Amino acid sequence: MAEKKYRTRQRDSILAFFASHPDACLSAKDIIESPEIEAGEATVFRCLAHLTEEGLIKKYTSDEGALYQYNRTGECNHHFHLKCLHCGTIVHLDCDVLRSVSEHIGAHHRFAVDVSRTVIYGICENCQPNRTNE
Amino acid sequence: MAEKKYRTRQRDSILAFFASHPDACLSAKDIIESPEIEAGEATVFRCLAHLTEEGLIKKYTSDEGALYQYNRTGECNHHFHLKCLHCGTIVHLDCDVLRSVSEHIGAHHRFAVDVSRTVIYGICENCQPNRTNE
DNA sequence: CTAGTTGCAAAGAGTTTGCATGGCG
DNA sequence: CGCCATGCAAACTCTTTGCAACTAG
Repeated sequence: MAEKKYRTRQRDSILAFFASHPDACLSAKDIIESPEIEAGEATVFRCLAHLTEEGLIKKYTSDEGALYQYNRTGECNHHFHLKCLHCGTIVHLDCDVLRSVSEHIGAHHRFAVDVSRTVIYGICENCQPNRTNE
Repeated sequence: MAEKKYRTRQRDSILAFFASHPDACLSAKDIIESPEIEAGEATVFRCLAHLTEEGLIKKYTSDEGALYQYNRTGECNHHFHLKCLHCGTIVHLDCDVLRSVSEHIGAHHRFAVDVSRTVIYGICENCQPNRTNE
């Protein structure tokens, strides 16, 4: 797992791109089509896999394909994320009640929750009143 | 949305297949390759989309593609599901503490949780002691 | 110099769509 | 009979892989 890693222009620019959009969920396509990044698509996929493995970014799986998000100093590993099924926004839920949930599940249901991999789906505040549809 | 729907042999057999595996998470491939079901792959995808739309089955999104699960009398719409990242088992979490979680998120964070679409990831009881690896 | 990385193009998986035929109601 | 469903194959999207050239350390 801890293989030697080289520092290349492509890798740096992809990481920088994530760093400049810390809250965004980016698809591989977003990266590939971004004008700031010059890298072949195979390289992008390979870099995303590496960065995910190293924990610098996180990978989510959605209907349209994988999404990647910057993992700033690991802080997002400690709270849940909500994703709006309507507009796609990610809400960071830094809340004690929710934090106790993983403890409860661990203690009472013997299941070690991986908060960083979990996304809770629903409809966000903005989309609730005028819930037109998809 | 509520278009007229015909009852066909293919549709019935797919639904019957789900009914006979109420807890299984099935991929489109599982259905297509199942010897009990005679239907072209396009038909399977179309039926799965219809059934999901009608609420008879639920759709999850995983790394390898979409997974579908039988939605018996809607009872699974009221509790969370845990999925083991190691062995893939789905655990149904019918628990009051967890039920209050969605209420909490709705009341305090103004986010209408869709329990039926949410899967909490982690490591299940069986995979925790001998957590070899992926 | 060595080993990891890149880029292109081809290959693959999963899913969708076009169109003529078939079947439910 | 009208309309939805089916089947087949082609099309598409997202992702992976092979391989030769390249580059960081």
